[in-house]
Amino acid sequence: MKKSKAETAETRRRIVDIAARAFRTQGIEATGVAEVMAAAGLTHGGFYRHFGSKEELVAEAVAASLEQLILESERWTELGAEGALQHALDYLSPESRDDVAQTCTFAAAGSELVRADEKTRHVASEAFRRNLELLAPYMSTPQGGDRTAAAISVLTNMIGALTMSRMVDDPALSDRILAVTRQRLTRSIEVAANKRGKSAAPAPP
Amino acid sequence: MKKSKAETAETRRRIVDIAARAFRTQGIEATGVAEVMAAAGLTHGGFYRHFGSKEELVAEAVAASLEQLILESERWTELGAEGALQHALDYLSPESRDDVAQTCTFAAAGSELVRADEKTRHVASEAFRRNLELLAPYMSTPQGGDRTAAAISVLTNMIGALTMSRMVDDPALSDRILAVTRQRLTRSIEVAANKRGKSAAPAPP
DNA sequence: TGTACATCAGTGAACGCGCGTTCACTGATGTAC
DNA sequence: TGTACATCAGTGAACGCGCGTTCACTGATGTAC
Repeated sequence: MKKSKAETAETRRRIVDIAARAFRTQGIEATGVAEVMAAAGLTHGGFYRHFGSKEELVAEAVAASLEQLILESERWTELGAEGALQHALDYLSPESRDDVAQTCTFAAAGSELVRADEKTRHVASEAFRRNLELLAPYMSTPQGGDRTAAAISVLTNMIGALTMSRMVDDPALSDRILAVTRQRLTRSIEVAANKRGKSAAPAPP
Repeated sequence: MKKSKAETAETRRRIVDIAARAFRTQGIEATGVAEVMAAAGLTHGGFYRHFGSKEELVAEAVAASLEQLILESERWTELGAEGALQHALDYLSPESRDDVAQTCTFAAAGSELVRADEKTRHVASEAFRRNLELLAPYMSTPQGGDRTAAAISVLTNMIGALTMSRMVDDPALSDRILAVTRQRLTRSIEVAANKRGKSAAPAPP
């Protein structure tokens, strides 16, 4: 039952996508190879025609997950500061909190990524750095202020807040965590256009 | 080989302590009952004389972990704003980052706690709330500002920053994440004494 | 205070189960002529 | 363009292993008299 090259590539992509979702929803450790393959409509034996090990799938799924996050960020930041702000506000919406499957792997699997293998951690690091670069130009800082530092502060806050809003069992406290963080974002992202010359902000379309 | 009540209680305490450390270091899923018992110098069979299930141990270990965190916070905040700030700065030190066994369960097991059972999540929620209460009085806010909101922002930022500083594989970026967050803390915690009447700050000893 | 007995903390073997991984096999695909 | 054959994606059974949990047993502790 050999499959065509196109089919093989498509199957591999499907496995990675399903794994990425499952890792965010159930955690990396808690998701089995057989489970992912079954969800892709395959038996588990075929897994090793596509990947050398589960760790290899983890690295690839985390990479795909985070690449998608970056693509989204890019799409929004092309719209300028308003886009960047809107994207960040969406990230911290109750809908985003409740839709673990769809959202940020840093928040959904943060403490597991800390213990992930070298390659996965490298992929995560570079994705984080890329997100910093995308966000930095829109940060509101005093003259001469360090926009990258401000972006680090905002991004780590977003990730921590989303994680805690999901952990907490009191819906009111959970909503409050998100609302407070959205408020801080609104103060941190410079929407009033071009008060200072921006170093690296792409022009709006 | 029945043991005295004192010995039994001491053994139980030892199991919980060892489990709490292991959960932070290796993760909750990745830590086995047999492993914890062996580390306590016991065989795994005896586990069920102390706990009904692994989940019960998880709830208790997370509770103990977070209770210790609160006790430490209380000890520091008794020293006033300077103490609160120092405690927070320690939390974000490179030493704290590198000593996963010793430190905050929110950061070490955050994404696993999101998926933990009802009881564990409740314990985590209450511990988070208690930490907010301890920190809020020392927050620097504009007149009439919401100190609890400020505390939410600072705490979620600390947890997110510690997690990301551990995930990232570039030591320079990791250090920078911590440094930036320490800087933000220094701005957020009101050390200059009693500029405004504080609502709930305990008097320094 | 001393004796007899029930309790129960801890042992160590065993349970079923699902994990990641391997492997002989199948048969459509891609390639060489 | 048609034929012959090597490739390899996917199947399904099997592997060893460690997981959480159970259980019959042991013997010191705590209790009742």
